[in-house]
Amino acid sequence: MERDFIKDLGYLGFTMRLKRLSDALIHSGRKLYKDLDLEIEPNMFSVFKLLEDRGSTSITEIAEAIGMAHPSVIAITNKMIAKDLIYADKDSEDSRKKVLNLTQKGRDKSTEYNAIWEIGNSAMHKELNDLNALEFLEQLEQVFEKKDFRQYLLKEMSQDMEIVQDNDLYHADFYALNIEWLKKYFYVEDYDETVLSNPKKYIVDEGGYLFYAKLNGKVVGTVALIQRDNGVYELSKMAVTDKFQGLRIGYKLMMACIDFTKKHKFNGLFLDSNTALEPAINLYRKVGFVEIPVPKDTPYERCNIRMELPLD
Amino acid sequence: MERDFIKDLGYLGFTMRLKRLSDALIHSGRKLYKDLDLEIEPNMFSVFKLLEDRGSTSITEIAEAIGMAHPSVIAITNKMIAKDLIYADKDSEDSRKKVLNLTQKGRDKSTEYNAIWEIGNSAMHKELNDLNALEFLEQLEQVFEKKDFRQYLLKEMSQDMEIVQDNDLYHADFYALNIEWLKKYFYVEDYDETVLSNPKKYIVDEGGYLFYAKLNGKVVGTVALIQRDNGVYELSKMAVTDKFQGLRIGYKLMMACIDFTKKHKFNGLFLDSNTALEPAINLYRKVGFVEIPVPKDTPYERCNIRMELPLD
DNA sequence: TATCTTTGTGTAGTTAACTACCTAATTATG
DNA sequence: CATAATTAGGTAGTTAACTACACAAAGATA
Repeated sequence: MERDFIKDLGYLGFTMRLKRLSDALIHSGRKLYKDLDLEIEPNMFSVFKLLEDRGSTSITEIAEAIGMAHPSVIAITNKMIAKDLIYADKDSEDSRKKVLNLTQKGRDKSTEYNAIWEIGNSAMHKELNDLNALEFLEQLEQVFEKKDFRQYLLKEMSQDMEIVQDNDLYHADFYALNIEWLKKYFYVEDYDETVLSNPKKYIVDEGGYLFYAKLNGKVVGTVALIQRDNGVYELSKMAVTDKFQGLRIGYKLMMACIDFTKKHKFNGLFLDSNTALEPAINLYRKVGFVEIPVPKDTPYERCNIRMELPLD
Repeated sequence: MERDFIKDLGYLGFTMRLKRLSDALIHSGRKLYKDLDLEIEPNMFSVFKLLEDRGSTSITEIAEAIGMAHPSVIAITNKMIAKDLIYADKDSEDSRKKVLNLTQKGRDKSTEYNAIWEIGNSAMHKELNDLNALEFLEQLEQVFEKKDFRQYLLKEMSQDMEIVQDNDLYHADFYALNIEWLKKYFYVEDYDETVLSNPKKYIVDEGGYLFYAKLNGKVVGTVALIQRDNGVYELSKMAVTDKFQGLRIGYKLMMACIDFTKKHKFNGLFLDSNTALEPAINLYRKVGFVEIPVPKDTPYERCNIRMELPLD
């Protein structure tokens, strides 16, 4: 038997090994059930135990209790209904709801199954108790689930996020991110389409600047400084992909613009926004913007608040 | 958030929780790759690392090294070939073999991917090192893989295995198990079909006895004592399902027959077998049977050895 | 009270592992 | 040296989870 390569990968192989182990366990469980001609599959176990314990339970309640997506529960319970182990009733109060219960056959089988499960339980106990396996698993779950490991990784990665000012590259990303943002919060006005399709003409050539947030080489946010009056700039076209929340991409873009404004000694910096976008407004306030009166002549319908950055 | 039902199940829920955790990790990994537009999927990771490390490797070598079934590896590597991350060459010495290697693009991507993986590695390290997670996983793997948990469970269950003598029930199992056994080791002779189809006429009514091994209510082995001369019995029709190896089912059936023979003070007990069935012959010797000459008139072609149990 | 939002269930499509079986090439054996 | 057994790669079918979306009922809100 060859050396196990995955083990040599250390923590990088951890996930794979966990999957391999759990797959193997589920597999051997299924094989055992099949060999013993028990008409049950490993994934039915939780549902069985839950209904034994609680009686009438709906599909989403089951999904919630056993920590699965509800379509998975539907698949499992449909099989169990087909095998006459459980039956479904309409809920008397909520006609959308199905409540599931063990049938008589299900309760009878329960005795048989519990005998096997009890043997499994005591075997696991005997082998795993010295390892404090349950306690360990609990801690693992906390590390990965509660802390949201994906988010955690992203935050680590975001330390390498860079804000770049570039007027020539990434125009396609500029368009895509802004349209995505507009579609999500408002709708695309004609003037948006015009400007976003041709940032060179409408922003750069008018003395403006384009900024991008880049994560791992990928553009994940944009903002533009657009010259309005001589030396007075509007901070606009702020758009951040919604795939990466919590990385403070917006904040970093703002700060880059403010630094740029100060460094180039612009005469003023303001922005137009909408009071419905509370998190954004809060961010603007946080970095120093203060509310000023809205003029009548803004080109966008969606703006109902104007803020400006007091410059020393 | 409701109390987690699976956790209340203790060791019974261990497998489910392990699966849930590993599924969640793989899922969030895939999502992260997708969000970052990396054209890689979680299961490609091991293959990537292996080829980076070793260069030219064949499909079965990969499967062996990362602990997966070879069709899974084929699926993964086909996707990687389609993405031009690896390429396949015929082995120069063995024309059945394909050797896989990273392409130039694959090597280039490797840099990019390793940056992410390194962040993952250090994040995992930071979170898991205090838990001694790798060490723990190693121990878990040993408990479940090396010890073959299914086998372990079966052995626990086999303590409840019972050998029953019954001439009326289970004739269908008697037929099925013996035919299964014959098809596996020899072929079904006409006389087998005759006897097995009607054990009442050919065994019971001739003064014989049928024995069954029952595990968890299911018949998993048979044997018969068939009266030949007056009070002299042949031990025959020994058949054990090949689903449950290592439970000493054959041994227990043998011992039940021997006890029965002694209790009823039979005049003799012998059996016919074939020297090719070494494990069986060894078992017969172990419980006390000794070889005697083979007569010319046995009804079965497959027998080339006769053994008898010396009775006090 | 009319409309919007949330909730409960269901379907379709994706991903990923497995076993069982197949063919062809290589190696072992009588 | 012919034939049998093993090995390498591949296909088909099974199981099981997920997300995304659809639709209807119930609840919230203007």
